[in-house]
Amino acid sequence: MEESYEGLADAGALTSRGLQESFLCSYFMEGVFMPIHNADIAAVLEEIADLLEIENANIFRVRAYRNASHILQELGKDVRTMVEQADDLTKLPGIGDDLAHKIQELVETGHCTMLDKLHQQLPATVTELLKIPGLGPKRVRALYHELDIRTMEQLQRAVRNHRIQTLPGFGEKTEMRIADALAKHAADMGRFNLAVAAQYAEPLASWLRKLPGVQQVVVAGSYRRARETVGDIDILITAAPNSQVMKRFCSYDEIAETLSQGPTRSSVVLKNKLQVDVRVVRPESYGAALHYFTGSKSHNIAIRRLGRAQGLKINEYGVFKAGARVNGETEESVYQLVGLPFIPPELREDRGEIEAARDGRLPRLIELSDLKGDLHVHSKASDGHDTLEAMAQAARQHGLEYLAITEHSSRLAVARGLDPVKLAKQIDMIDCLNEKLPDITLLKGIEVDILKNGKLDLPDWILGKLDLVVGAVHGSFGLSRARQTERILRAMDHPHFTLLAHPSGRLIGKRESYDVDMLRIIRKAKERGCYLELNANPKRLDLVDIYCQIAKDEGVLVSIDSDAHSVFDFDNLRFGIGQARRGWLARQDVLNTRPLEALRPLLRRTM
DNA sequence: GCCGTTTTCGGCCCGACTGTTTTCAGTCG
Repeated sequence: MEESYEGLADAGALTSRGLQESFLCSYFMEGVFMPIHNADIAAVLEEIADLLEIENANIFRVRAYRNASHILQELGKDVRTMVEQADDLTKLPGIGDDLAHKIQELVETGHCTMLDKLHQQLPATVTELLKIPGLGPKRVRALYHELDIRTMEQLQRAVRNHRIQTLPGFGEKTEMRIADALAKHAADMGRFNLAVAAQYAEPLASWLRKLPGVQQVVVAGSYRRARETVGDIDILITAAPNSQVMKRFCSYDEIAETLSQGPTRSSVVLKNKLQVDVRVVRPESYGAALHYFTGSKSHNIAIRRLGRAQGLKINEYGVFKAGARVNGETEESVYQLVGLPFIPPELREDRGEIEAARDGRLPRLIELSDLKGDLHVHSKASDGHDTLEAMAQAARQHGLEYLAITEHSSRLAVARGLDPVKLAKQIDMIDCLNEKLPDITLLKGIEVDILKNGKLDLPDWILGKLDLVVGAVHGSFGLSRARQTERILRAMDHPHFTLLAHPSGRLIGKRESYDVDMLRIIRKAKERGCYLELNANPKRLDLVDIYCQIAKDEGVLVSIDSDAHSVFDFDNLRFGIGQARRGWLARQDVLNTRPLEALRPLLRRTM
């Protein structure tokens, strides 16, 4: 499992950009209050932790900063608002007087005195060097103090001149490794979309299952937690001792490079640049190892801490008391020993799941089989690839009872969007099909463009003939937060508006979310009796997890839709379910788990 | 720097692999 504290990428509007210089400068522009997001503060705390670690500070002090950074990233509340309301920040776990003051300073001034002081000792750029695998704080410190290396470019030059291997503690191999890592860093080995990773992980797992001596094979790590992107693939294998499984694994045809290889643990890079870590344990350690290898890191730390308080030591081999193994054969046994019920992998982010488990508040998470319909699909009539009838049959094969046909509207010309006349024709077609198809009901819908001014791209007379109206933003992504939010709120005020599709507009790894106040949108949905979509397309997975959780808390139903453009796209629903589970959603929190007769009244606006 | 069913001081999650060592530090997961 990748070990950097995660969550930024999942945080939607809490974008992953750090606290950039330009942002700091513009924080207090004349008369304009620039927002500071939790992610920005978290980035500062993370940088302080990096710098302190390079300066060889007490590791627990470093950990306190990292921990606080993590807390802010995962916090469902806006810290800026908390400061403005004079809330007591020390009530947050891991935040004491000192960190509370630093956070307050950041919110109020956009600066952190301590970070400024650290920058006088160490240039900000050295923390970049930590991103090179093989370079940790100690080596970065040596590189800076001994060779005055502070940037990637300087590191590159030192490698070329073979100056690295002259340093004590460094050798020829280390230098070569750094050279290698630098080349890869330049090639930008990013994270893999979950759906892409699945295409490599699942065949590899199947191949491993056929090896002699292998008993169980599970893809663990962030993949098992259904994160929208994964940095690597973690595979747990149980096998009898002395089986040659690791040796055999390293002969897998797709491996481009072996990073490390031991009897119980190996890391390789596949030809597509995806890193795979494999761990082999004995069957009696299966549960403890699976728990350990599923992560997240912060969840594991919290669980070990709980165990420790009860005199237990938890590692990947089992749960131990006074040196004697107590259990660990199943994940359930690990949780049981620390006094908790089983926590589903998707919740294991140290985001309140442990407290919820302790208090018996864990939701019974939604499953794929709970879905009764899909409220957002396309056919050949706009930019889909298959006929209405083919889409209906495919939906039926996926166990769905109803399917809303929601073509694009005319504004989206590139997608051959429908004008009122064409839409009227499709409405008639759907009526005919519904008489013909016995096992599934087609609903009449549209994915109508929300125009820049918040109006909908089709006239009311035609919208009024539909079962549901799915609104979506497909352009003018660059509006200010205020204007973008107003645009969407206005659309939701429309009496025919039912459902907001892909609410943040992001494309994972390709396009950031547009800047929008999602909390206001969620509250508007509650007020107006409409819904938010969780788009199951693995490139979108939008609504993101923390906003699913907030929608649930605010009492707004989420609709998990495939946005299918072909009969194959219904398979994507499983990714939507993964994200929904990460967002704590249960069956009752999801609109399209309702059978058709229960759904229909919910689609009719009463306000 | 944080925190308290052992505690306001003394702890703080745990182990594998590599390279440069000659018993272990550094890094990573």
